[in-house]
Amino acid sequence: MVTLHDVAKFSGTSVGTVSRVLNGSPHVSEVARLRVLRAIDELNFTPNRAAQSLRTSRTTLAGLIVPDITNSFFGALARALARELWAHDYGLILADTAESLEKQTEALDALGKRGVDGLFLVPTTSTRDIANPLNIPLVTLDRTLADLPGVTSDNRQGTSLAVSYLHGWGHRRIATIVGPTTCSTAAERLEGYATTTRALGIYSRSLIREGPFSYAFGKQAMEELLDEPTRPTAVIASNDSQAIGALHACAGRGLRVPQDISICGFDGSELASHLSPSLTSVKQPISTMATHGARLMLELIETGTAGSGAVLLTDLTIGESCSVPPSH
Amino acid sequence: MVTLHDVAKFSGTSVGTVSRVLNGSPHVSEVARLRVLRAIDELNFTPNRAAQSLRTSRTTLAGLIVPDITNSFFGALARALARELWAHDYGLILADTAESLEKQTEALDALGKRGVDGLFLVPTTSTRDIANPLNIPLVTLDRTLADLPGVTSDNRQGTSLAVSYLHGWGHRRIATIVGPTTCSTAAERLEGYATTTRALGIYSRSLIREGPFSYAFGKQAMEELLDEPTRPTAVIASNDSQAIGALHACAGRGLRVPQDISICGFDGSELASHLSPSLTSVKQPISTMATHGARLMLELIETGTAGSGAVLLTDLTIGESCSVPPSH
DNA sequence: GCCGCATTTGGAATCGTTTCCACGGGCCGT
DNA sequence: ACGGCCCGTGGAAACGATTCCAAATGCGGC
Repeated sequence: MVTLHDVAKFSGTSVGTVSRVLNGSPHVSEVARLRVLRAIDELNFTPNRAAQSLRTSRTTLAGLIVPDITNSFFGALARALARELWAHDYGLILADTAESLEKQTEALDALGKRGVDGLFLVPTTSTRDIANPLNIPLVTLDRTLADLPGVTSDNRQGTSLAVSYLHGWGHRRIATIVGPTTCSTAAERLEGYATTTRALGIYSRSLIREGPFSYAFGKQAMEELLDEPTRPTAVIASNDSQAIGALHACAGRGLRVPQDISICGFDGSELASHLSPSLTSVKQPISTMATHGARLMLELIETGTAGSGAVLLTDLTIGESCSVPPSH
Repeated sequence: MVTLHDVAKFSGTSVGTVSRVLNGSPHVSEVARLRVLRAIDELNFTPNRAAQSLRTSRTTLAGLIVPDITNSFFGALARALARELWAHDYGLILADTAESLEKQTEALDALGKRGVDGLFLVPTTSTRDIANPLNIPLVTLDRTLADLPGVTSDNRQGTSLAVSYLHGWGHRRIATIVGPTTCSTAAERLEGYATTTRALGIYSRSLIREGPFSYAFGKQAMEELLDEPTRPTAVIASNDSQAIGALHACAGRGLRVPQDISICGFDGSELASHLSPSLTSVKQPISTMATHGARLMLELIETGTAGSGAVLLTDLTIGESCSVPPSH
C-alpha cells in the first residue's frame, strides 16, 4: 500500500505538505502542489480511509434505515439517495427493518456503533421512543418523527388534490382507504382527505377505512366499502399496493374501473402505470426528496445546525382509473 | 469517547489484556476476563472501528452493486444479504448502476477505494472487461461473470420447468420472450427453453424474441408474436415485468388469459401474485441465494480460498395465468 | 530449595493520516 | 539596514486499536 510518506518521499516534500495538498489547504506553494499532485498520480495513491477516520473521527459513511426495500418506492428513494451521497463522497449503508420496530432499534444501534456520520430514517411508526444512539445527525425521510428534521411530501395537499380531482369529475361519495395512522404519512393523508371533503360538504365517517399499507388490506377494505348501503363512487388509497388490492376487489365483484367506480392511488410507482386500467395516483417527488435530504444531512454534519427540513408538493399522475361517476 | 485505555484503567489491567478479552484470545485468566467484561459493560465501551481497521486493514464492510434496486427482485436480494451480513457484523454499502456499465465501473472503483472487504456484484452484462480494483474478494449474484465465484439460479432448469408445465397442459406452440443474452441469466433461460423444446420436438426459431428486461419490451414482443401467422398458445417471459407487458398486449388485443393464451413469468415477485389473473412464474430462491453468497464471501475474506459458488434450483409458483390451450 | 517451563501480563511499537508548532526566509515599513 | 510579519515548510504528536516481546508469576521436578 502506498502512503502519504511514499508520496512525500517521491515528491521531495514532507507528509505535512502532501496532506495539505490533499485537503486543499491554501498554505502551499503552487510549485509544491504540482509536484505533489504529480507524485500522487504517478504512484496511484489513495488515502487510507481508516486512518483519516481515526484522525478526524469522521467516516464519510451514512446509514439508511427503511421499512421495506422491496417496495419500489423505497427502492427509488434509496437509489436517489445513494447517488446523491456518492457525489459528495459519502457511502450509504443499507438496513431494512421489515416494518419491525425492534429491528429498527437494532439497526439504529448497530449503525451508531459503526460510527456513521449521519443516519437517514424512514420510521416504522411515528412514536417517539427511539433512542438516538450517539447523538448522530438524524434525518427522517418520507415519514416524519416528532421534531426531527426531515423531508416529506405534502400528504395533506396530495389527498386534497385527489379529492378535488374526483370531485371535479362529479363524484360526491368519495371514500378513502388509509394506512395505519401511527404513521405520519397516513395520518396526514387522512387529514387532507377529511379537510377537503368537509370543505366540499361531502364528508362521511363511514367512508373511511384504516389499516396496513398492504395489498391484502386494500382488497378487504374495498370489499367492506362495497357492502355499504350506499356504495362510494370513488376511492382514494394511501399507497399503490392498497389501490391495486381495491382494484382487484372491484374486479372480483364484477365492477369495471373506471366505468362503475373510480380508484386513485398514492405513490405513482412505475408498476401502477402498467396496470390495466393504469392507475391515477398521487405522485411524490422521490428524487427531490433524496436531494433535499442529502443536503440537509451534509449541512447537519458539516455545521451542526439543523436546516428546517422540507415539505414537498405532490403531483397527480393521470391514468385511466378515474372517470365520471356512473349515472344513477 | 471511551477507549481501551479507559477500560484498562477502570479494570486495573492493561490495554493488551483488554484487547485480548475483546478478541477472545485464550491467553487470559478467567478473573481478568471477568473484570474486563464488567468494566466494558460499566463504561459502555464500544471499540472504535476506524482504529481497528487501521491496524488490521479490514473494514468489516461489504459492497453491493445492483443494476436496479427499484426492482423488487433486487430489493429482496439486498434485504436478505444485508440481514445475513449484519448477523456477521458486516455492514453493506449499496450502489445502484441503473443498468449502466459505466456506473458499474465507477461503483467498483469507488467501493474498492473505500476499502470494503468484499464486493457483491450483479453485473449489468456478462462481458468480462471489468477491472477488479484492488484484488478484493468479488462474488457475483444472480448473474454470473466469467470465472468469478458466484451464486445463481439454475436458469436452464427454470425455463425447462416452465416448458414442461405448459407442455403438460397440452401446449405445443410455446414462445419465449427473453432478456438480453449479453446477460447470463437470459442466455441460460433461452438455452433451457431451446433444449427442452427441442427434446419435445416443438422448437421453432420464430417463437423467440430477445430484448430488454422491461415491461415495454414484453408488450412489444408479445404483439409481434401475436402477429405471427400461427400464433403461440403459450409464452414464457424472462422476468415478471416482461410477463406483465405480455399480459397487457394480450388484453389490448381482446385475448383472455389463460383461456385464449397462457403466460408464464420469471422471478415470482409478490406483485405478480397480485395481478388478475395472478401470474404463474418461475420462482427463484432469493434468500438462499443471499445466504450462500454471504457464506461464500465470508469464507473468501477469512481464508482467501474460493468456494466454488452454487447453482440453485428454482420452483414454479402456480398462478391463474396458465391453462389448457384453446381448442382449435 | 532451586531451576526451568508455561502461562499470564504490561508496555511499546505500529498502522496512515491530520494538525499543531516551530523555524527559515523574503518582504515591507521605518 | 534592521526588526517584525507572514508565508511556506518539515517534523512530531495524536487518534485508538492490535500484536509482539519481554518480564513476572506460579508450578512441578530434581
